Amino acid sequence: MSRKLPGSVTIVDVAREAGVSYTTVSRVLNNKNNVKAETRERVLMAMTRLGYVVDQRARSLAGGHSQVIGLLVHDVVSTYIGEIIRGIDAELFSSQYDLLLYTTHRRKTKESSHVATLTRGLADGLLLVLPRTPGAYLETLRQYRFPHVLIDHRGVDEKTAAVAATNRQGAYDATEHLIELGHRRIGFITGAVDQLCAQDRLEGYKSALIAHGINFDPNLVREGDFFQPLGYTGASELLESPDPPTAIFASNDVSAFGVMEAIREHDLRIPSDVSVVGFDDIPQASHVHPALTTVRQPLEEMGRTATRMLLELIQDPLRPLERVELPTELVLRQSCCPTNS
Amino acid sequence: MSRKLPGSVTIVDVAREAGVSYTTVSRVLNNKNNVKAETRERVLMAMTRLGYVVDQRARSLAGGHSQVIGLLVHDVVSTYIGEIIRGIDAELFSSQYDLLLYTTHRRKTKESSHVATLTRGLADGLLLVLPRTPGAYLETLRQYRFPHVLIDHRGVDEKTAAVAATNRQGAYDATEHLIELGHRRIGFITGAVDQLCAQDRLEGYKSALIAHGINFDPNLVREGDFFQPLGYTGASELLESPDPPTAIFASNDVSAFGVMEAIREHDLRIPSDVSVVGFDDIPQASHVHPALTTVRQPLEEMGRTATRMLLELIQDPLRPLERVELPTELVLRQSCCPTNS
DNA sequence: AATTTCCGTGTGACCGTTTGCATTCCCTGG
DNA sequence: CCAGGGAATGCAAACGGTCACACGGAAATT
Repeated sequence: MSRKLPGSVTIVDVAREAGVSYTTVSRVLNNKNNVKAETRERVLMAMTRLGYVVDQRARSLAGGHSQVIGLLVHDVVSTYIGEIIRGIDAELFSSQYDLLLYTTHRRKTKESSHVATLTRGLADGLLLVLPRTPGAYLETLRQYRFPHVLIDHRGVDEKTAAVAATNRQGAYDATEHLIELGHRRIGFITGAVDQLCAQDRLEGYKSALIAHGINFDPNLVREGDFFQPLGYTGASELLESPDPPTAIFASNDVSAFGVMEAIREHDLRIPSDVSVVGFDDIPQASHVHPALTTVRQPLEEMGRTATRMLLELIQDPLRPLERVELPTELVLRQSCCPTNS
Repeated sequence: MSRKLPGSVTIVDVAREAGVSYTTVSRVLNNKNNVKAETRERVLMAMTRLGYVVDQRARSLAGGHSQVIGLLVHDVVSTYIGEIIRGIDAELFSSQYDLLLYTTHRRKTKESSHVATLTRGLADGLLLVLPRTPGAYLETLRQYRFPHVLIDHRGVDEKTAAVAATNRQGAYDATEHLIELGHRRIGFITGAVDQLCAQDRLEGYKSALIAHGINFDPNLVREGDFFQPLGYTGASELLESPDPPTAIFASNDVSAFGVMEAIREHDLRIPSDVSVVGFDDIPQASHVHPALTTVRQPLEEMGRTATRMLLELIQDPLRPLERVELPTELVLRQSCCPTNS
């Protein structure tokens, strides 16, 4: 039982040690049925004795599946992605899959080349968190029926599995809440307009206004990009306008933080002077002061659901493609109050 | 040029298309020298025509290196890890390496089994963000000289490459700052005590006190775990004690948020009644109100540096092992002020 | 008792590359 | 004119597994 060099204990070595053929070792490895209990035991012993560890590459090359799923995101930095990854990870924990993380850094070329590599054996399935319009590679994925699930994207049509949140309804609920508190002039900071979820939220805002007989005033809308600075400048502009809003609804929490900053800088108080609502409910939303009323997006659950769907799809690539919308939830905190007018 | 089934265009197909042997295709693929320019061109053409993509598994199996580095972390959830990953990712972006993400969920068994799989061909190197005392697998990694770098861990001895921050000095600076503001009774919320960095921070706190002739009072120290709830309860206890502190130094930002909560709940004001200092400088530290004075830890830079070191180590596993300490920096914001006594 | 069935195991081909070595061809110099 | 040398290319053996198939022998069927 001389221990060999690092990582070079192969099934052949195990086979020799156990006095069987290497096929039998492979059988034991894969829990195949046709192995006598006693033999299996002997092989298992030999494996531990030699410190054998399976080589995933070889197994993948020969067996066809890699036990890896790929995750394609723009960027790791945002808490938003972090929460999703957390869900994915939680779901993957029990399964035998590993996670290969790819960031595109917002470059289309990177996206497709990564997709190409991944589909070429490196991964058995793909999770995509790319909120903008996906590139041509999506068509490729479909054609080859390579298992993949879109996260936080309504998908382009019926032919793609996708998990999203009820963005429109969430924005509707938040806006309605403000209206019920007596607000009539409600400012809105958009998200990055090339993202579908941003458009959905704007629509939810609009339709809530209309449903309550309030005219939609484009002057109350400022374009944002889901980041804090544009939330700040957008809110500043709104507050300095001739007829400023009494509440501002930002398309995500981070830009809502910018809004809060702007309000404070204008020597106004939250919520007594201006109410604020965000979207996402990232952890720090409950940490800021006053705690932010926001639309909770079940990010972790989205990650979990997408992963479950993907694993099922890997098992049976021909199963029908689902398109799930997880419900958002309005979380009431301290950043809103009735109008004092 | 009939397109074959998904992912089954191999170098053999390319070779046939280009009218050369598959060895030549491999040579082109690996930019070997001995290929006539014209032939290379022909092969390249054939590759694009057929939509060839290299199979990383096969390449790895035959060639010996996988172009993947593994990252082992406890958990993805914290911003802390996110920042580190961001640095890793940034550094990896230009190189040809992919990132395999493993979470241990704080289970030792998971750690070592993951390490085993990874070292078994799946990855060429390993990045470890496991602040507690590492397990036996570390010894294995060393023995086999498998390239690896510890992040945010001083390493056990001279035999391991590691990147950390000047935790002790950072805590010293923060404490000194409070002392210079006139504070004499400074509360301290520890981190998870089984983590070296937590111990270092406590030491920095202690030695700053001593250096300034202030007695270390164990009653002013409360055990935390780097999470918000224990920061909250720890601070509550301190505030309710007979001789409460005028400042509280928390071992990380997240628990500092808990401290801030507690202070507010006791109807005290930050910083006029109690000053607060955190550690890490995660993004939200500047978002909370009042913005948190904290010790900035260069997390992203730590990720970058570790990655650079790892890549060098992969190139030359015999190079001397470095142990880098990146400087922390005290970031002054609004959560501290001079004592009014 | 002969034939079939099935269980447990071994044999060999293959997965898609890399790589050492052999081969071919052309060019150069003696 | 021929040996020698290098450049360009091909062949075949790995890499470490999986899997279809073959095979021997014991149990079950006829």
